Amino acid sequence: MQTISREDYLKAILKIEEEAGSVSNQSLVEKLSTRPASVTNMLHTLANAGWVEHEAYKGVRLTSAGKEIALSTLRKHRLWEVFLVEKLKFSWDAVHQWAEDLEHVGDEELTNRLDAFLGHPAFDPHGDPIPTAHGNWTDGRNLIPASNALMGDRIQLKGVVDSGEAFLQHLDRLKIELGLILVVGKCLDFDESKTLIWPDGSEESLSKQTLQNMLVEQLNNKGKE
Amino acid sequence: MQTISREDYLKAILKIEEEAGSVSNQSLVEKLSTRPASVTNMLHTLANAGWVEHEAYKGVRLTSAGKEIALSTLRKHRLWEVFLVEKLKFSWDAVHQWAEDLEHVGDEELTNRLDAFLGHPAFDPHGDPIPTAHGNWTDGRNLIPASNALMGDRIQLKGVVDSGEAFLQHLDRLKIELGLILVVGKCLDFDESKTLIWPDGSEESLSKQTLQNMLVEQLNNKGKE
DNA sequence: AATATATTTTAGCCTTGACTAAATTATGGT
DNA sequence: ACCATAATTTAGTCAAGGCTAAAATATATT
Repeated sequence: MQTISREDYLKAILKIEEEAGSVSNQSLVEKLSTRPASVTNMLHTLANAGWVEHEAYKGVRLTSAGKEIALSTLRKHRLWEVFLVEKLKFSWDAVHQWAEDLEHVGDEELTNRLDAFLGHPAFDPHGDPIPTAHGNWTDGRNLIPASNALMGDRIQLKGVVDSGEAFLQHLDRLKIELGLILVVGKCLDFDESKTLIWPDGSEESLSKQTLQNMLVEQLNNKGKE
Repeated sequence: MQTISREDYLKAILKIEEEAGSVSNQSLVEKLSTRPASVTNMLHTLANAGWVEHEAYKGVRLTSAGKEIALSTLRKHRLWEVFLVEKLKFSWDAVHQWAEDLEHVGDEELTNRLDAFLGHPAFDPHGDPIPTAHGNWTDGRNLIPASNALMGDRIQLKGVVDSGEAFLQHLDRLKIELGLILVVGKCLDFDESKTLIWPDGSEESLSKQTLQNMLVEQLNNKGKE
């Protein structure tokens, strides 16, 4: 039985609130790969602790106490991911599981020392913003999916929507990493894939699916929508 | 209920085997601050897994598989302690509890990367030797308790017998840390305390208890027994 | 050798988080 | 409004690791 902690649930609820607005039991089942009854059980526990408000059959919402714990856990998770990549030289597709364990270690002081040691990073290895010690995590950037970029745009990869191992390894195989600057070439209408031009002038065609998962910054206005 | 893992039990058995030769149920109760029935329970679990040999009412011994796990856990624990002190700047009396949690995170690869990142340290912040990746931990040093040093000896603190918070903080208050070189002055017979001379020439008298817990290297032979 | 004391084990129960199966409540199509 | 389907909750279990109280075994003293 691989057990999912209260913090993991709070983190998942936070993410689903951001992504979808409302949090169904089902959405937690999917995000945490568990069973409906387990979710209901845990929601009772969390509601009991005052971390969520839960009305039967209606869904769940974080209280401010719950949100604080969720953000703090997310902060720890992302700081440890930075540690694993920057200091221990793991690749960005290998760090999630260990960070999942490390996030449960230590208190605020340890987290703050880790933060200082890492130089107060603002983003984790997948480009996700790291909440500050006081729960701020408004991401000042204005990223768009690469699928929205238009022909002629210069774009720089700043994040990914899907940070699962499979997708990250797909990017690795394409030699795509955070910071890479590309130019949008031809857009092939029928399947919405695009030709991208590498810094060395070579070209590659990426599928719509891949483009939707790449969060980029537009470096010029040529193709602004 | 703060739960003690199978690895914690194996580590404790290893340490007691070293210190006392044989491992009684009672010795585990004391080392792990738990209850006799919990120990018996866990010994069944460990024997079942093939990590110890346990005969009712007779005591327990690590198998080679058990010893391997114990050493690997000890290695992780001590490497994380080095990380916490060297990189996150915790004091040596504050790291034990977090290392206790961190040692359960990660696999051999993570441990080896951590080891490399830390520069393959041979000793932890308390002077205890760190087992190598292949389970070697024969401590080449020849340390003696400071209580055995004689008048005129130059001694250097290289380890502690008791690495509990209270004792370490006691040393902190005396401004005693690993590496400090002292000279043994007068030995006060009736309670076996000794006067020690600091590098700056000042003197301080330490109790027998404190001296027994300080593991030192003799830097000359003046007082060799 | 017999009894007193200390140690260890057994028996039975608790807690957390998980699971399956069955019952309940919502929702969508007609 | 009614029925089919989907989502959620309830009820009943399980596995780890912990606990207390009582029974069993060892050890020590006379």
